[in-house]
Amino acid sequence: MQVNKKEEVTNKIMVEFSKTIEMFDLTPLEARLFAFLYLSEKPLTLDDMSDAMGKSKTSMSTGVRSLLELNLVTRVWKKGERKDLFQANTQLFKTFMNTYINKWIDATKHQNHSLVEINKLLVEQKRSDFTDDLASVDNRLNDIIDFHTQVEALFREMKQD
Amino acid sequence: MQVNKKEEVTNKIMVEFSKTIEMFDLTPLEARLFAFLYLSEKPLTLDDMSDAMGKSKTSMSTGVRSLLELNLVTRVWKKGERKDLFQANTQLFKTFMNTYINKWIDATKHQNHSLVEINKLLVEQKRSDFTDDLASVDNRLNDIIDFHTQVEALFREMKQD
DNA sequence: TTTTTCGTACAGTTTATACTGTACGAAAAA
DNA sequence: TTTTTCGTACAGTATAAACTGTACGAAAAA
Repeated sequence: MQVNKKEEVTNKIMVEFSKTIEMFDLTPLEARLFAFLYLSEKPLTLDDMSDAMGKSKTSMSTGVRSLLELNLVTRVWKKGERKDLFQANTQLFKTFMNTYINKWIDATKHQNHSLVEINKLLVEQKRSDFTDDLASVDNRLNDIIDFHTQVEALFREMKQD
Repeated sequence: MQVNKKEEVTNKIMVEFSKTIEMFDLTPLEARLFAFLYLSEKPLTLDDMSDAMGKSKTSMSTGVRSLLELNLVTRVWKKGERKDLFQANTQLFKTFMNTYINKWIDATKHQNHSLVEINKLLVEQKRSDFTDDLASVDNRLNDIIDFHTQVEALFREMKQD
C-alpha cells in the first residue's frame, strides 16, 4: 500500500512536470521519460523504463538517445551491471535553459544570415528594376531583419543571468 | 518579368521568416500565412490568400482565425468591400514576444500551482507513513517547484525590457 | 567454442495532425 | 421576394508522427 502511494504521487508529478518539459520542445515521450528518470533517483535500465512506463523497449532506446544528445541524461557505469544505465541530469534550470536559449540564438542567427543574403540580391535587383513594388518588399524585409536581431539580442541577454 | 521577380523574392523571404515564426509555436500554415500577410502590405481576402498560397479557403479561414486570436492579425473594414479583409500586425517584436512570454508565464504559474498542491498531499502523507521513499520524492518535488519558479521569474524579467 | 542477452535498425502499424470539399446559414445583390 | 456569394461547420481524406515487434550484430556468459 505504501509503494502504491509513492507511485500514485510520482505519477501526478510526472503529468505536471512533463507539460513544462514539452515546452522546451521535447516530444511527449521524451518529456515523460525525463520526468520519470528524474524522479527515480537511481540510474535505470531500458527494461526498467519500459516496464514502468508501459511502452516498448525500442521507444525507450530512441527516447533516451534524444535525451542524451540534449545532455539531459547521462549514461552511468556500474560494476557488475551488464545493461546500460541512465540517469537524469539534476541541474534542471541550467541544462534546460542553456539548451533552449542556445537553440533560439542559433536559429535566429542563421535565419538572419539568410535574410541578409536575400536582401543583397534585392538591393541589386532594385538598381536595374525601377518598380516601387520591390522597394516596399525591401522595407518589410529590413523590418524582418530587425526583428530577428532583436530576438537574438534578447536571448543573448538571458544567457548572462 | 518584374512581377515574377517580386514573387520570387517574396517566396524566399517567406521560407526563412516562417521558420522563425514557427518557433513561437505557430503551425506551419499559420506561420506561412502570417509571413505572406506581412509581406503583402495591403489587406487581403480569404480568396486572395487561398489563390496565392495554393491552399483551400477553409484552411485560410481557420488559419486566419488562429492568428486573430493571437492578435497577430487584424480584421479591416473597407468601404464597398463585401469580403472580409485581413492585415498583419506590423509590430513584430512586441506582439510575438508578448504573446510568447505570457504563454510561458501562464503555463509555469499554473503548473507550479498544481505541483504545490501535490506537495501538500505528500507532506500530509509523510506524517502518517514513515517510509524514506516518500521523503526522497519530496526532495525531488521541491527541486521541480524551484525550477518552475526560476523559469517563471526569468520570463517575467524579459517582460520588463 | 556455443548460447544467451544486450541495444538498436528497420519495416510495418497505429494514432494524431493537417488539409480538402461539400453543405449550409447569414447577409448582400438582384 | 429570389438569387448569389460570403465565411465556416463538419466529415472525410491525406500526410506525418509516434510507437511496436521482429530481426540481427556485438559482446558477455556458459
